[in-house]
Amino acid sequence: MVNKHQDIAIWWIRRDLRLHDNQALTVALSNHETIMPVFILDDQLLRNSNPRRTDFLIENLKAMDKGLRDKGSRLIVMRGEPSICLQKVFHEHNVTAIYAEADHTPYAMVRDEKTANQLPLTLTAGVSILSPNQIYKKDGNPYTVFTPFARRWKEQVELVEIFHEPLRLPFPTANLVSETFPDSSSSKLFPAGEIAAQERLSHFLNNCIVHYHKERDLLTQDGTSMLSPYLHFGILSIRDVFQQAFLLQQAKQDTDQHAGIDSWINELIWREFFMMILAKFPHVLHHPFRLDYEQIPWTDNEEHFKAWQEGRTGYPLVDAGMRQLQETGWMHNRARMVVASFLCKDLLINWQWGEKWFMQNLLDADVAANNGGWQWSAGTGTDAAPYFRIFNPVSQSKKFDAQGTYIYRWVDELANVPLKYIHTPWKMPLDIQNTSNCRIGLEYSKRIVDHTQARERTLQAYKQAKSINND
DNA sequence: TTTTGAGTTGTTCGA
DNA sequence: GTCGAACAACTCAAA
Repeated sequence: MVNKHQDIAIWWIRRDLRLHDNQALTVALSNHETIMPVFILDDQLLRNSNPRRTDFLIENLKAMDKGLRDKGSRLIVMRGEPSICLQKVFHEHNVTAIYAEADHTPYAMVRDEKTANQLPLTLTAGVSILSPNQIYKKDGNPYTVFTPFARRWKEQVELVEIFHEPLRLPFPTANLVSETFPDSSSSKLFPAGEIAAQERLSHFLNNCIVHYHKERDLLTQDGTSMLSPYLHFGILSIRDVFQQAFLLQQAKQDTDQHAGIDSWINELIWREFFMMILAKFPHVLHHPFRLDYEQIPWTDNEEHFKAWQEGRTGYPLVDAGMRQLQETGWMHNRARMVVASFLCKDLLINWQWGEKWFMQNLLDADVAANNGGWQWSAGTGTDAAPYFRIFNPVSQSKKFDAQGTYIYRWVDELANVPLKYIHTPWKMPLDIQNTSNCRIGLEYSKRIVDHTQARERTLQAYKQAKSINND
């Protein structure tokens, strides 16, 4: 038994809002008698958040406080600049160490380095399954292509011990003041707390994951895990989640069922890949990964952008996706690709506008994954889609929402439009427009661009950008 | 150093 | 309606 210090360690909670499999907490507990759980409402981060995501965060902090109280502890919430907040508690109490889960995003790196220069901060792993500093090519450089990265990742990954939540968590006797929780409202779609998150995970692993490869693209089904908000804030432990999926796969005799699990694990590796890309190539935050794509002549059309944001493009699937985002703070992955392709390739609007809108509206907004996804869609990123690969919003609609269920669900104006016209309402004869109470240009928007023409324009624009660079 | 094989998610056209 | 080829060329990763 290691001798523990009779002093206080701060467990600085950031993107690890959980007691289960929490490495920072576990390390703190193994070295110290008394733990002070601290969450800091960082104005710098909150400014870039949005009410819905902030609500989700607050609700989860409340759930966490409740969980802590069951263990004889509680959550200390502070507000302000993190290193200043930490200095304050550090010097007012007998604190000798601070533990936190490392975060490899550019903002977090600066924040933590600043803090570590002033205070004894120990960072643990946990934000990803493997560290972004763990996977390199044979020549020692980071990967920039997904497939070889994934191959290497799978070679290196191994099963590790999962840390159970502590039975009791000794809290300091000191007189500690916490901010009161700001008002917040809860999300129906994403109930707060570890228990709700674990229930969703179990449901997915028990019922959906083996079909994941076939159903994840269908807009009508709950074929996706819908875990992203929980994973972003670390309400679930990513390595626990991975290991459960991995063990499930080993247990399956029927190799038919492996395809779904494989496919989902691959998505987790994409998450790791984009975290690594952002950590190793931070210029992607403000520039294309490939700098030669800086020259694309974007249209900067504010009206088109507004129509896209509000789901008034006249393309039902695009509008359905954008309204799902507005109303719930979440969007189906297939819809994300369709609306992203539409913004970049049909409207020829800078992917960075879309990236920002997603950051401002998604509950799961994650700077690394969001940036990676947008650069992929725009064809400016690592492993970029060939520039001629332009999604057709109508064929995507027919293919992945054949019965129009998703569109009917999110676009009210189209409620009475016959299925025959649901993907292309502009083709409705006038009498049907009248009987379905959906006149194009009145109740429902006219198409703001013609896809065929827009496609040609984009092919030219990308070609031009390329030739400028080759001169 | 050179060579070789490969690269998330698509669309269109024509047989 | 279905199917296969063309769409372009380039860069990456590893041998």
